[in-house]
Amino acid sequence: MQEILRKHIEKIISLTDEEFTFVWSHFTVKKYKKHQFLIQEGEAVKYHYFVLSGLLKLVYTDEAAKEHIVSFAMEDWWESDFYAFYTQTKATLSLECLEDTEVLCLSLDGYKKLCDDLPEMVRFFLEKANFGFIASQRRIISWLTLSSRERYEQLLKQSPSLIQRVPKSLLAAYLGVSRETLSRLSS
Amino acid sequence: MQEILRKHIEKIISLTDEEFTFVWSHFTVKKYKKHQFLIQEGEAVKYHYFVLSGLLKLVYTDEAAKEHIVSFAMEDWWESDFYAFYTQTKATLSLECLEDTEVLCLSLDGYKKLCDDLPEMVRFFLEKANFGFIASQRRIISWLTLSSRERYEQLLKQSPSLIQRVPKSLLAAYLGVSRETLSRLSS
DNA sequence: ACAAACCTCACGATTATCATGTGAGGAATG
DNA sequence: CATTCCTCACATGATAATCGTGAGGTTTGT
Repeated sequence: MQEILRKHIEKIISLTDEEFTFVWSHFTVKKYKKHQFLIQEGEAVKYHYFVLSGLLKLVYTDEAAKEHIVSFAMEDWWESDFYAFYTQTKATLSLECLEDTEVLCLSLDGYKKLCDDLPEMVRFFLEKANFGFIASQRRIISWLTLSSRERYEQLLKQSPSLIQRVPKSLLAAYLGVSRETLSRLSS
Repeated sequence: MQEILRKHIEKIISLTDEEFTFVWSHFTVKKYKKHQFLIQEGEAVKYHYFVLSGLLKLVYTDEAAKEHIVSFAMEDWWESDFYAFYTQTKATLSLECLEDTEVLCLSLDGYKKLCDDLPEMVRFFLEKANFGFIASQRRIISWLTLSSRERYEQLLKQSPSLIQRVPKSLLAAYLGVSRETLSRLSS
């Protein structure tokens, strides 16, 4: 389990054993069952999560109580309600398990301490933040430039393994179409 | 919805309109979906819950990851991880929805304020606490004096409506027997 | 030592829930 | 006016959950 995190980090930066022990000490491991929530709307967001195994959905529920999927998080993915986490305000999103899931939890204090005491970790988190930022922009661009069918096809290409694990109704909520429309687009 | 709380409280104490408005201002309403958790083991317990509609189970999970049902909470029921709530420590129990559920949430500060500013509410909460305490003792007595079959029969008499809404495997976990044994006791 | 009570594992049947595809009417948009 | 998509409804199939039962084993009380 430590190995997973170390491999993940060392894709980007190098760490000595001592440095990694320090990094590891800021994380706690937690297991959740399918349907359980890591984050609930209206609650404080204490952690930034790294997925060891399992699958999560980050959900925005609108005033009509309709669920929209902001993102999915599978293994090797970082997820949280980032706005609420960094500003220490209440969550506007919820993070729910689609499968039994095991995560590493990093608190804001832990995060800051890692950045203060290990400058290499700043580079690591920067890379992750940039990755997320770029992914968001590309998603916006695809929303602006592609039809629903094209966006679905793009998703199929980019995340074939995700498609296997997620009900089509959730994929539809992620793509911003109804599940009936997605069914029709798939033909 | 206010009406439900008012009726519930006025079974025990009288409140003027002004007093009730004050009481009501300390509650917030929340809706949860089936499978969602109000309390998760290891988390802070911020609220004492009053069930407006729906059904909850209060669960203790042992070291072998086996679930035991401490209690169920249906309409007109108060529930929480009381120890964790009053001591503001981390939950050792979890509170999960068996149905879509709507609750009123009362924080510890709100609870204290109600008691400080409205002595009648002390009497109300005392009555509730006594009720819960007595129910726990009767349960202990039934554990000490009755066979499993007899405890099941007693539950059938006391909570016929609950029995309809809860899977037998959960009733078994509440009674402290296996679901196979409960099946056999039912014959 | 033995009977009773219960657990656990396994299996099979049934029921409930979930997922999915499709039809049809309607709204919004270009 | 055509196209795209939504919503509601229905039907079907797959999956998950529930439940009863058999059998072997353990624990407990007498």
